[in-house]
Amino acid sequence: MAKDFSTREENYAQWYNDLVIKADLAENSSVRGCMVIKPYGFAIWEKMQAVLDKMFKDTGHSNAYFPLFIPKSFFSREASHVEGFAKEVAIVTHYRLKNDPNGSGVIVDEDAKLEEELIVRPTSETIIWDTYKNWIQSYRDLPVLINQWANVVRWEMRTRLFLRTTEFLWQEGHTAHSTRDEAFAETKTILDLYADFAENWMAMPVVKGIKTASERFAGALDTYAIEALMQDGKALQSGTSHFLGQNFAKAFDVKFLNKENQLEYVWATSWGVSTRLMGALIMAHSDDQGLVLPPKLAPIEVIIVPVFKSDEQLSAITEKVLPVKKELEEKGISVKFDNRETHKPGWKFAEYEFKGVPLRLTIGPRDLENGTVEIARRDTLEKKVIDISSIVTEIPFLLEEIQCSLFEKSLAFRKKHTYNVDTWEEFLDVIENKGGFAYAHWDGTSDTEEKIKEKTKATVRIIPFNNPKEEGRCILSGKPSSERVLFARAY
RNA sequence: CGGGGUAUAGCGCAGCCCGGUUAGCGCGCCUGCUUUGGGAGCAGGAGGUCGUAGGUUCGAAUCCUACUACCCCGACCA
Repeated sequence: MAKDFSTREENYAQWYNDLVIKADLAENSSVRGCMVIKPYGFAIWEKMQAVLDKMFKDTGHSNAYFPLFIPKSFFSREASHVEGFAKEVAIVTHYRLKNDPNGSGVIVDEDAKLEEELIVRPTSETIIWDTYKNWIQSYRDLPVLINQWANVVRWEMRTRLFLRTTEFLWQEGHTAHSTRDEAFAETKTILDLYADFAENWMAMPVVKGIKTASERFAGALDTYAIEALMQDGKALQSGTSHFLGQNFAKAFDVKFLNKENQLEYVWATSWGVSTRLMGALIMAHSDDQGLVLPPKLAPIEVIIVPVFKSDEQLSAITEKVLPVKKELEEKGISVKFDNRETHKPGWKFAEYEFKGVPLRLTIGPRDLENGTVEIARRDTLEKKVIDISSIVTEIPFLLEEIQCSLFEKSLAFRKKHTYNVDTWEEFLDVIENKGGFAYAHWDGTSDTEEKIKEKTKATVRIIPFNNPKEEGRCILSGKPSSERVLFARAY
C-alpha cells in the first residue's frame, strides 16, 4: 500500500495529503472542492460526534434541524454578517432543468426562475433567528438551547481535505438567553467543553482565548476560540464560540417580556466545530509511518492479526482469540480480529499501522505453544510478548497510557515551539524560521495587526484567557502594551 | 480572477522535440502453484474512444487551432 509515502521533513503538505488518502479517510470527489469521507474516516467523525453530542446534551442542549436553504433577504438582515459571508455563498436561482433544444444534455430552464433566490447556508444564524422569533415571547420561553448537526457550504477558493472544503460537516449551537450574563456564561461553557474535548478525547492541547476584531465571527460581539499547534508550526483554529449580544435579536426582532413586564431583546450565542477537527486530529499525532489515533477516538482500538499456515492453525488461534475479544468488548473496547486469508500478516501489520490502530496483537503457532501473544503499540512502535492470560488486564491499561502519552507528547511539542519574543527580529525568527507560537506585545490596533500580517503572514491567533498582565512595547509599533498575545501563522 | 503547469489502463508515469502500421512500463486487478512472525515469488491473463472538437497529412498520442477539466503559486477563509 503506502511504500511511497512522504515524510513530514520532506514535504509536510504532501505528507498530510498522502496520509488522508492512504489511510483511507477521505478523497477528492468529482465536485471541485468537495470531498468524499470514506468509511474509516467517517467512523472517526462518528466517534467525535457521539462524544460531543453527549456533552451538549449533558449541558442541557437539544438537537433540532433547520433548512439547508435560506432566503436571500434573511441573509442581508444583519449587516456585518452579510459582509462576512457574501463572498462565499452558493446561490440557488432556478428550480428546473430542461432538455437542450440545440443538442445533448440538459440546460437551466429560464422560465423556472425563483421569485426569491435562496442561498445555501454557510451558517444558520439567520434562518434560526427568523424561527426563534416565533418561539420566544416570554422570559419563560428562555433559554433556548439548540444544536444542529448539518452540512454547510462556503465557496472557498482553495481547499484541502478536512481542513478547508467547500462543503463541510459540523455542529452549530444557537442559544437564546434573557440576560447578557447568561449568554456570556453559555459562550464560556461551550468553549470549555470544546477544550475538554480537544484535550481529553483528541489528546490535543489547546489555548483558549478571545479573537481580535479582525478575526471575529461576522455578526458577533466577541469570538472565543481554541487554537492548537500543528507539527509544521502552524496554528489551527479548532473550535469557536461566539457571544452575539443582541445583534441577531435586533435584526430579526426577537423580543421577550421580562418579569417586570418590559419588552427586551434576547441575548444570543452560537458555536461550532467541524470536520476540520479531523484534520487537527490527523496532524496532531501522526508520524512518518502514517496515522496515529488516540484510543478514545479510534474506530478500532485493538487489531488482532493471526499468523497461520493451515486451517487447523487458524481454528486453534481463533479458539484462543474469540474469548479474549469478547472480554475486551465487554469492557467497551473495540476489537477487530482480522482473520482474512486473502492478505498476509506483514501486509496487515503495515495496513493497520498506517491506519493508526493504537494496539496490535499478533498470535501465531509460536504463541500457541508458549501461551503468549505479541503486543505492539502504534504510538511508540514498541513490541513485547506477554502471557495471553494477562491481555484482558493489560490492554485497558495500555490504551489509557497511550491516550495520556499522546497528549503529553503534543504538549511537550507545543512547549518546545512556544516562544516569548520581545523584538521584531526575534519575532521574525520564530515565525519564519522556527515556526510555532510567538507570545508578543501588540498595541491592540487592527492597523498594526494588519501590517504584521502583510509582512509575515502571521496573525494574532488569540488573546489568551488569564493572560498575565505585563508592561511591554508592541513588537512593530513600539507603543505600550499591557499583555502578550499569541501570534502564529495559521491554517 | 492573475501567473505557471498537466491531461495516455483503476493509480503513478514513459512515448511527443524528430508523425509510420500491434501505444509501453511500474503498482494494483484476475487465474494457478509455491508461500504466510513486517507490505511474498514464479508463470499466465484481463484492462486504452491517448481530455474534447476541428485542422494539416497517404498516415496523428506525436504537428497546428480552439475549448474543457484538473493541479501548483497568489488574493478570501471554520
